[in-house]
Amino acid sequence: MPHPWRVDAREGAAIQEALRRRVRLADELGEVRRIAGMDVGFRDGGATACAAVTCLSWPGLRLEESHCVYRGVEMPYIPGLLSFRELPAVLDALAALSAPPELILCDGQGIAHPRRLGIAAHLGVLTGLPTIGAAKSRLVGEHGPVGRERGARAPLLDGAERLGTVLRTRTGVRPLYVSPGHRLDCDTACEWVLACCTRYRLPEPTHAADRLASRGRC
DNA sequence: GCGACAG
DNA sequence: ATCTTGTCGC
Repeated sequence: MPHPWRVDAREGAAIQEALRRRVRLADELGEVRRIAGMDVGFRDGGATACAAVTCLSWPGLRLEESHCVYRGVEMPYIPGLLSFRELPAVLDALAALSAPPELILCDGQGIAHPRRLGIAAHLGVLTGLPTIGAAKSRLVGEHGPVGRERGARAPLLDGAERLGTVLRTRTGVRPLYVSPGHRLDCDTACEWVLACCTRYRLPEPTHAADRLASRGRC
């Protein structure tokens, strides 16, 4: 069932508490042929959102399709409620794809969230598709040091609970905060992100969407 | 009350 | 996220 997108902190948290029960963290990936990436940029001083969705082949990571959708922004940015601000436009862009992807890489957290429903988990539950969260910075969780080389990692923890992995995707760059969104586990999420990071700090699908949503032509 | 806080 | 040129480094 759909839910409102314009919410205050209390209502947003209540919706997240209800949706988190639908998140599945067991590996359910079938054959992966296309991996989607998504990101949202803002224009007009934050009044308009531009959601970009890309679809790349697997293996090969060749760009096969991309879509951009503009939409008026209805929610301010509130830590913990990012998905309410960005998903409406992302869902529209995703609907424009010629076929659903087998996996979606998101710019933000998966379950590494106060209520375990970051934007990737939220998107996974709403679409039913496998999703992964790959964020550029931390929202919640603690971790030890991460080696400087590509592939080095440290578990992201909240006490004894495993939330994801802090992963160095390129030697010398700041690590990414990787966590499962829906239908896969922490280790599988980490492997897919690393496999998709061939040229940049961000996975290729996300990087391509990032370009379109910010300075690209949509 | 104070600090933290995805994009 | 966004406002913004040049600059340090591999």
